[in-house]
Amino acid sequence: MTTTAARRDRQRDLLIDAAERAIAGKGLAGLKARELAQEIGCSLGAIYNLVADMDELVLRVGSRTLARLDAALNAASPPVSSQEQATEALVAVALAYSAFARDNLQLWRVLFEHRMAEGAVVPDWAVSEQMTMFRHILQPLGTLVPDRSAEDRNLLGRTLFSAVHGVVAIGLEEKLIAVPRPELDRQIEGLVRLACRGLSAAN
Amino acid sequence: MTTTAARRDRQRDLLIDAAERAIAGKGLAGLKARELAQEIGCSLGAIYNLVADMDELVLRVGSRTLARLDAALNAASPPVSSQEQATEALVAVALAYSAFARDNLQLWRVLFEHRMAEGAVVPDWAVSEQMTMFRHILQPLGTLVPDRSAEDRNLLGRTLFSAVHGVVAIGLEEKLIAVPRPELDRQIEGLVRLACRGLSAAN
DNA sequence: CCTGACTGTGAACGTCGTTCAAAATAATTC
DNA sequence: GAATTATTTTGAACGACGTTCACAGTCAGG
Repeated sequence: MTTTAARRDRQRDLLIDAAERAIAGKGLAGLKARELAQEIGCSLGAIYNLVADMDELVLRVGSRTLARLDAALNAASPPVSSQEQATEALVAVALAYSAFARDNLQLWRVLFEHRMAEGAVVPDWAVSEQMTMFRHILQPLGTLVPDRSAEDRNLLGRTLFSAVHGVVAIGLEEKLIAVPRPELDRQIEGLVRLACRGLSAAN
Repeated sequence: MTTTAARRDRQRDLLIDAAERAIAGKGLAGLKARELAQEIGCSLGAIYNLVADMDELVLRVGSRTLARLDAALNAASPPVSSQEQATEALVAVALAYSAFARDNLQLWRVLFEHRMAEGAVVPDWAVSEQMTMFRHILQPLGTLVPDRSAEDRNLLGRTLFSAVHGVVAIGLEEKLIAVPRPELDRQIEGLVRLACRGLSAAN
């Protein structure tokens, strides 16, 4: 015997599945309420029993993407104990980030280019999820520059992430000339190594 | 006596003016064909005599934004002749980029987050305009690392730009906690100085 | 089997970009 | 300057979109 609540939860998952596929295949603009309804076999209006609006659906897909990204970065970053290992870990995380973005281009883009509807506010859970991403950077950074304050390291981690993110984002932007993957990876590795060398050389 | 062609050109400029104001004030999503028509005092359909579609209008606004950005970067980067001056120039350009992005937030965002309609291709003039931005980086880079190949310097310039762009983009993203301006500027300056130091120390 | 509270339905609403037949205007020709 | 042809302007109409809602259907508890 399945309660109606459980049924609804299961259909909500189906809905998010369908939305994920739609975005991955056709981008954020390819997400249509009517298509989703048809795909999961319910009426158009029933979607709004599973989800408040399309914004929530996009946020939920984003949540899944973040979880998978977190797993990918986790798999790429072993625990570190020396400065050399810290640098290698940061390089590995950066390259894993790049690989994930390339392999999940449309879903990854949604994380950054989606804007909430006029005046709507991003729910707390969505904001806090974003923070977990920095963990993979802050941990190696702790052994790379252990003498810096936690606040300094937070800012450093944020800057390092942003810099790598920028290289990936513009490298994968087809509006400019596309950069071949090995070239992109070399640039990322160079950037991270440069930063690590500069940071560990006490200054 | 005004020819009809000249009249049309003048109204096209009015249209782009109105579109620019709309985007600057309400973002890309606030750009409505009907509002523009009312603002420049013509019928809805007449817009399509001035512009093929909304995509072209957005591209034309982007073209203006790029021109103003180019001017802002120009004003910030004096000619350089020594390595120290090159570093200072790159820092100045990066900070000018950040300031421009902050002062023209919505217009600047459109440069990167706008996606053409399904299958439509970005016209050549729009692509080539993007390239001019790198000039302000490549020139100082030439005196900073004169021994590198032109191709190397192109890639370096692209990476440096992308890294700074990433820091600005994420720093100005209100989806995460906003970074106060002085903090952001310090991070950018630190990043650029770090890169310049690493680059000039022959490696 | 009845009743009251949910749940699914799809037509309808408002808004969007875009089109197009018709009306208005400009240009050309005699 | 009148007549004719070409061009431009117009705004209603179209199709697609997210969202809503009165109604119909379904299901739990008595």
